[in-house]
Amino acid sequence: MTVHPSRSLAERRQHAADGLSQAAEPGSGRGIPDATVARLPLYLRALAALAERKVSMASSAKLADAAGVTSAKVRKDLSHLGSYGTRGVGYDVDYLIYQISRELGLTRDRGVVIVGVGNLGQALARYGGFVSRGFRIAALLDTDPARIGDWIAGVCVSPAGDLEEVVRTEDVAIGVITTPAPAAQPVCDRLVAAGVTCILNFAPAVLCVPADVEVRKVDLAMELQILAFHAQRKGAERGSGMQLAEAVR
Amino acid sequence: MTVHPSRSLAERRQHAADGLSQAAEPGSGRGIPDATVARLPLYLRALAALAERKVSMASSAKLADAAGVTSAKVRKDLSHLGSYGTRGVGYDVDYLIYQISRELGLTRDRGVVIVGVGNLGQALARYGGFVSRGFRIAALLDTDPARIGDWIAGVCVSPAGDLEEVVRTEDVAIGVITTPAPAAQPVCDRLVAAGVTCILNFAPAVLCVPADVEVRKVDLAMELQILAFHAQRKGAERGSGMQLAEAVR
DNA sequence: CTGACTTTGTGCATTCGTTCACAAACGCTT
DNA sequence: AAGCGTTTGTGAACGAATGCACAAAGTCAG
Repeated sequence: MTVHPSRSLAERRQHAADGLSQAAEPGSGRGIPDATVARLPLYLRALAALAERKVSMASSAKLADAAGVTSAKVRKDLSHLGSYGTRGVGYDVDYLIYQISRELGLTRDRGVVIVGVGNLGQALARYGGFVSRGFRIAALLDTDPARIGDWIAGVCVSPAGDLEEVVRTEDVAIGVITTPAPAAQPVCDRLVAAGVTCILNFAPAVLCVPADVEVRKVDLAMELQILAFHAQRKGAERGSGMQLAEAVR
Repeated sequence: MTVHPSRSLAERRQHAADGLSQAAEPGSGRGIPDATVARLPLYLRALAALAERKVSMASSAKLADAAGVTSAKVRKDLSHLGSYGTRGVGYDVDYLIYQISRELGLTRDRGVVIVGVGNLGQALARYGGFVSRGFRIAALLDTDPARIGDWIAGVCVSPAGDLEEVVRTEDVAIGVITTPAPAAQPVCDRLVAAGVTCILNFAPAVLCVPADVEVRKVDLAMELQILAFHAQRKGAERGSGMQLAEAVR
């Protein structure tokens, strides 16, 4: 038996079919492509919907349909996590939920700090999807004295000066920026200096961060503009020959 | 009535107007890659910031810095729109703003309907970034009688039953879905049936649409989960040398 | 046990996107 | 007009992601 004694994190469950797979290093999660990581939450949502309907097993085709992707993509994506499927049968829904949750780090609750309690910040704070998925709002921060002291979704709005202390005491790993654009970079700098390594930026500004900090951005105006491009493209085709004009009934 | 109820939406985002292989026509801009289109709003924002600082010309390097991308990417992206730069000099800021705006279809104002006036819907309605970029909120729709009649950002909340009429009379091309997940697909079907060809979906649900309808999705919980993955990855490396065993090096 | 059937996991080809490197084009100076 | 420095536009190399096809591995019936 070629069992590695000091193997990667946690315990390695005995994946029965070890066979000849040596390069994959299942479960260690080292080389998961970004595109796959971005889809894991999608699968998680689809699996949760299946579990709600008391479905205990799901093939890649069924999962693909529920997630809106192709079955080949599902299989390749899941294969990066390890061999958690059974050939001829499919994937165990509950077990796969657990494995993906573990890979995403959702098994342990994570503190999130939201900086900027404007329209969007308030909406995010009240959005149930955060808390229900293991994210705890550690703090709501703002510079406006009129807002400080307000209670939103059971959390009190604190002055922005508390940022460093909150990050330290609450072990915050994720910062959400919902400030106006000019305040975004200074806030970002303070978050990074305080030890935050992952930032979700809703402000319409380009953030400059060290290489070891992960930034994801959501720009609502940008999304609309992209759609406007497609709307124009479709609209232009309407003038010439179209095969499906208003045939949708 | 839905067109393909059980149709797997495998190849939904695939056609990028490949009908005509020719893409050399600068003005028409038929074959612009999706990745480039997604960055055009980013360039637009960067250019607007430069224009505000009275910068009249900008090289690809300067633009790249302002947009947070590489200069090669800027040049290749802009080359898809046509030759709007001057060698040895750079790009004229105002002219480029006009060209990109035109390509994105922002020169003519576009009606947007927001369905679902909850936390997020309200925040979007009040978000200034929409109106300031040529998007007009044609209607706010909701099913909750308690919300109907409210005035948000100068727009009155109408009953969801008005959807078809609003889309028709206001020539709405873009629909924004901010309903709870279960209501998303029915709302989507009604939008599509009414003639909306572009949909921005904030509901945590997979939408099934005909091939000629463009859907973009923004899932806030999903973004946080992706960040959680990176947070865990970084955290594991820092805390102890569990992962990254000696095998890799 | 055998054989028919189902489904995973994965090598391979293809398509899509990014990066590199450089000739062509432009302004400016002489 | 000619030479010099700068910057664009683009072919080509490279890399990542997707789709395809099929062997391996499982279930199930008899």
